[in-house]
Amino acid sequence: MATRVARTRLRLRKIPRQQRSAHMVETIVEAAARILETRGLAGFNTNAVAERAGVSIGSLYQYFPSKEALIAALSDRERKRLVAGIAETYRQAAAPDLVSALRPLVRAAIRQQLARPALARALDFEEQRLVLNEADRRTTQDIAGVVMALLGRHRRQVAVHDLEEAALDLIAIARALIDGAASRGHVEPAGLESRIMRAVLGYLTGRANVAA
Amino acid sequence: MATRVARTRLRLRKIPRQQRSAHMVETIVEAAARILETRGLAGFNTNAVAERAGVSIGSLYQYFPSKEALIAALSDRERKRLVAGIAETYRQAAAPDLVSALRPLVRAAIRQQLARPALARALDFEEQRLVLNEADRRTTQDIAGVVMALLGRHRRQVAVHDLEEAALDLIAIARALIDGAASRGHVEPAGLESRIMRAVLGYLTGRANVAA
DNA sequence: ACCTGAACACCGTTCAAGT
DNA sequence: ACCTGAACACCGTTCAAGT
Repeated sequence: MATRVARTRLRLRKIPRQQRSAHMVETIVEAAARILETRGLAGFNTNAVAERAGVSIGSLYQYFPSKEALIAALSDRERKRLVAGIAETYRQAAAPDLVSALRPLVRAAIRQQLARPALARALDFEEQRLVLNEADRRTTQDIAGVVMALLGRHRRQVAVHDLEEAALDLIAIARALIDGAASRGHVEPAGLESRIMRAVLGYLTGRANVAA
Repeated sequence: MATRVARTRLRLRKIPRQQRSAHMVETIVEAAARILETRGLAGFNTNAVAERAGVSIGSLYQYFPSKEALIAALSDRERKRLVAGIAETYRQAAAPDLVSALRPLVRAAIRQQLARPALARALDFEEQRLVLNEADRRTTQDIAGVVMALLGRHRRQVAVHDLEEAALDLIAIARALIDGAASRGHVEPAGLESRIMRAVLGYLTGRANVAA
């Protein structure tokens, strides 16, 4: 039942050592981003990416062992930006209380996602299909780590026990609402931020009323 | 930027009139469900579905104009079950207050999604890729309609203005948390229900704290 | 009318030949 | 060493031939 994915199918075939080849990898990844944004997933094919990047299809496969590896690399790049933004935001925030600690993170996530919305949405779907590779999983864990640290710091204000589960759930909520807003074309960051904050705070502090 | 999808590419090519052909369509759709569940999206191809259903590939295409139409039909079937379950639950609920009105809906959604979890998750992704066809969109609107009715009835207890936006957001939250739990293999309905309820109630009743 | 499956087109991927 | 692109394999889809 588990979808098996050979690790190597998603990694770079070799690490580019020279500046020229590093640049080539970057060019291919950015070409992939452009194709994904302009033609969507249906129009995304390796030959188109190679052509857009101005390299032969063979050269593309010299670095990327599969189409999925190409998407994984693109996904890595975008997620690294997200993690960097969130970690940096967290470091800078004074964070006197839970609400003001969470809000900047929500904002950072919204900003990142809406910078290139079509790309972000397409990647969110694709990533789940790929049964994320190690690096992607690590990145999600990195973000979850920041959120867990934040929750730990404000532990007295939260009513949840499993901090990891909570962190993953909160990330899922934020992503779902951001993607939904983007897909409806209603992108009004302040309102979106408020809706995410309410759901997140409800999750963290609400009374469960578990009994039926 | 908008992905154009010809309506006809997602609909049945013709409505089966005889019992035999209706049965054939049903057999094909169930074969599609089985293939999707057992081999995943990567292993899902039309030839495999036709073979599993015991019909020729040509016969499959006599009813389904494309692979996407096949997924759309499967998606329709599952969503109709979901809508029926939710509408029925709503009709039966006494609903003295917001919390006890929402809880049965959350339960119905969890039950449906976890009945065939691999299928439900695969469909959630695919549906978004397809830029949902009319029927799918209508189905989502149907569920949103039920949720909006519920919110309208308890309007005094909710702090949101845009009931449609709220309904769509709440559905997105529930789906994200259910899919996440299923993908992690942590499926413990009572806990999941509580987490969804807290997020949903926070969204509906929480103070926004909109000012930065 | 409906069914069949060989055949076509497209795209992911490889590899022999070239530099 | 690295690049090229023709060629192969797989799969979505069609359509001429059969019943």
